[in-house]
Amino acid sequence: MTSETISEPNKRGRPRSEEVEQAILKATVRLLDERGLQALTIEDVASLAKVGKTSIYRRWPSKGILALEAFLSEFLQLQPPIDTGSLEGDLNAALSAWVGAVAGTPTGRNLVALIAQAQSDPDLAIAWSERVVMAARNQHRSMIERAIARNEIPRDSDVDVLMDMLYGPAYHRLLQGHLPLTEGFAQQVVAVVVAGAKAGGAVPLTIHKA
Amino acid sequence: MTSETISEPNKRGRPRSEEVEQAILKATVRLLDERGLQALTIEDVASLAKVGKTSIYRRWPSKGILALEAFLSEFLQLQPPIDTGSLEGDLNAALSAWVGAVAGTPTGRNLVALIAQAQSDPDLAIAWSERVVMAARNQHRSMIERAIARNEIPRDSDVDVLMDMLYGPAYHRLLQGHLPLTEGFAQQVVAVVVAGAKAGGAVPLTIHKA
Amino acid sequence: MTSETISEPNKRGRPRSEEVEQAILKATVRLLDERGLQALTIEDVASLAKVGKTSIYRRWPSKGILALEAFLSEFLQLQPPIDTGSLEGDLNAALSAWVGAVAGTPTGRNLVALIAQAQSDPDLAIAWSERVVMAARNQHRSMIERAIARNEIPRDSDVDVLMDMLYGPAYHRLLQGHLPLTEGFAQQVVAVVVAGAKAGGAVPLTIHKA
Amino acid sequence: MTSETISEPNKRGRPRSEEVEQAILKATVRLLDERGLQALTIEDVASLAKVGKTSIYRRWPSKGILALEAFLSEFLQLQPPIDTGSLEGDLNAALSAWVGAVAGTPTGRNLVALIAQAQSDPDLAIAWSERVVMAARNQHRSMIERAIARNEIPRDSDVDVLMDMLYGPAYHRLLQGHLPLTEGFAQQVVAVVVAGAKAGGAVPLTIHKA
DNA sequence: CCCTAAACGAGACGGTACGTCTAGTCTTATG
DNA sequence: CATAAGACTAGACGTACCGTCTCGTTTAGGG
Repeated sequence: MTSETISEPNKRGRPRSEEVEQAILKATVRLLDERGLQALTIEDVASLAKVGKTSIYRRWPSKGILALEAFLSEFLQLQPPIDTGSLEGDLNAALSAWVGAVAGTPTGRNLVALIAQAQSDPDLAIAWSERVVMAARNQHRSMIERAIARNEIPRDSDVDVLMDMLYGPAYHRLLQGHLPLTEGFAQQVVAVVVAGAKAGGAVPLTIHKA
Repeated sequence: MTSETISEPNKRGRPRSEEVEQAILKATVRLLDERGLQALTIEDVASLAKVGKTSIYRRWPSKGILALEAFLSEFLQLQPPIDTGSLEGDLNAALSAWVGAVAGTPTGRNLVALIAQAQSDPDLAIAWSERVVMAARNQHRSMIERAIARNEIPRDSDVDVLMDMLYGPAYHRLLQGHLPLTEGFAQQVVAVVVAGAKAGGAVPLTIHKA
Repeated sequence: MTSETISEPNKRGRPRSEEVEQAILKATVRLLDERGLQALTIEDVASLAKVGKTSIYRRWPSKGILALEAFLSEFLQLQPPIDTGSLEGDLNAALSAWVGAVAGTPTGRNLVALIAQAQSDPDLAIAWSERVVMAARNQHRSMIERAIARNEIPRDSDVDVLMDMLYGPAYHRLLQGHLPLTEGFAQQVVAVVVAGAKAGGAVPLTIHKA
Repeated sequence: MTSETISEPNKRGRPRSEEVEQAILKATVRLLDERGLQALTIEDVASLAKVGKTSIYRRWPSKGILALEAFLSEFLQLQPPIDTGSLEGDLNAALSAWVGAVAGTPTGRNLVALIAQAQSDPDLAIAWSERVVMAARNQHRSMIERAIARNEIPRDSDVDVLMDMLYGPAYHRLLQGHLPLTEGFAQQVVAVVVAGAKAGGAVPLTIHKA
């Protein structure tokens, strides 16, 4: 996400200050980790960053989008590219990394808060989908496609379903908090999914039932 | 949930009016379905229900808890008890009923909004956990335990993991909205989980690995 | 009284709008005259002036202080400077002008209400004292001092006592309402005071008794 | 003032409790002296007196009337009947007693608050006028009439004006608080009034000017 | 000795206004 | 033109009391 979220930059006039931008993001990250998204106010960010509110609104249309960018600056570097050579190995590595990044951390709290916020902020929902959900799915998709290429699972397995079955349960525990989100849980989920996929459970229904 | 959400009832003084209670819940349900939780205000509820704000605060400590109760009055009757005789049949029926109740409906929107709200409202989080999550899990648990009793799946399958694998993916699609939440999807999820469970994927790791 | 009743003005940022200030005062005067101080609410003022409540609180710390300023904008122009050449003439003119301004008028009602309000609002009490009581006394004091200079009354007359004896009875009738407050009454009061003063009644006790 | 301020007592049914009445008055006096009329709430009185709000409203129609009765239970015994034999002696004694009762005392604060409250409470205004103003005036009137009978002052002096000139200045200092209300001040006022009256200043204008 | 009716404590009720907070926009002077 | 500051309108928040209204309970006569 570049700075010019709202409108094209203009060549004329005073250029936007990179320092202002960084000060805002830094203040946002700090407030986000200290108090959470819900308690974050644009006024507090402006005041902590020693910046006018206008300078924030000029760059980000809403608190959610701003928080998303601040969140990503922390989150992305925690999700390394993975290729272990086996489906179960890849999935275990990916899901474990994710669990490690979010279970019991401010990052995890922010992730949850952003999903929550996106439910009532359509712009954030779109940005979230494009910049987080899609990015992650592309990574996971290639793991599964490699597994298909290796004939580990049936050629016509429904990749989307498999991906949702990997991350769905993990998000579920993160959001509902009813049971702890551990690496052990992640490995169990992977085990069930891999077993189910190898047994052909993810083959599309129309074909499967035929 | 009785009226005395905040403190226990007192024999003395004028009793709380059941009509007032119903009027508030009715108004809340209506506003929730029309405008959603985010746009719901206590003042609007009071005004629509022709009730003083105090009569609401006397009963419910926050907008979230009020909305939860209103939500449950709609939601609960959409989740029938189920016993089809087979694990796959039970799970398909339960998950399909859930999908039918929430996919593309105001009820679904409210459910999502409540999960979102619970992320920043500890009281609501507790109430949500007790009144929704636990209630659902008890129902699902008995299905899986019947399956174990019928020897459909291994005796030592991790019931909690299996439940999270059923509802996790469905919640995931509902919350992230990246792909449609359909009955077909529900059946695929069930197929993978049942296949994985029968293959022993849900057996606890310590034992499984041994 | 400048706009910056609460804190000193700041050079930076958007300056306070003079139009807003006038709109608030105008609305306050109108509501004060229509309904009285007791029935005046900040919310009504804001709504009539088409102004946010904050814009009122930013300028005036309480309803009483706001009402005082609105009152003064009406009242001050009704109290002309006076110099007739004789003590009785001056006092008659001054007291008659006061009686004319307050007897049976909204201004009088507001004056009474402000005195009432000041009894339970220390800030208003101070402002009232400084901006009304002291201002009036300074005017009256000079009349009496001129009379002393003309040798109309004894040099050592207690000016404070004489002033309280002029306005005290008038305020008394205005506040207690037991008898009408007329110009005739004002002239009688002046007659007694002038007669008493000339007879030496206002000379301080210690000297008087000696 | 009897208990039945609002409506006739009824022979049938449970009689009103004298203890309740006293408990309410006692609580009112205490709260009045501790916090003042402005901060007095019916709810606090009820709670302190361990009495239902209804039991208060059954007896007194408003906070002002209740406070008036509580006030009088303290005040009346501080205003003794007076007859010294001379006008100046009578007036000095009466005014000094009044000053002693109200200057710097809770009683004085309550008296001021009641006058203030009466400005926006017509019922209280009437009761105040009848039970305080008139009672005092009747006492003072007889002093002046005795002085006329003794030929101390002119037969046709305006008694009402003289009375307002005695108490007006004293009320003035009590209410405006601009200068201390002392016995010395009271004596100066009396001196001026007596001197003015003897000089014929209080004779009605129409006759006086003729 | 019951019966009836009012008083009683408690506290719920519909309202109103409070003073605070935050949102997102607008308006200055300055760079 | 961007910037920092801060004023602007708007409107919800949760609280405090108001004066009224139920409750179940108590306390007296009158029959």
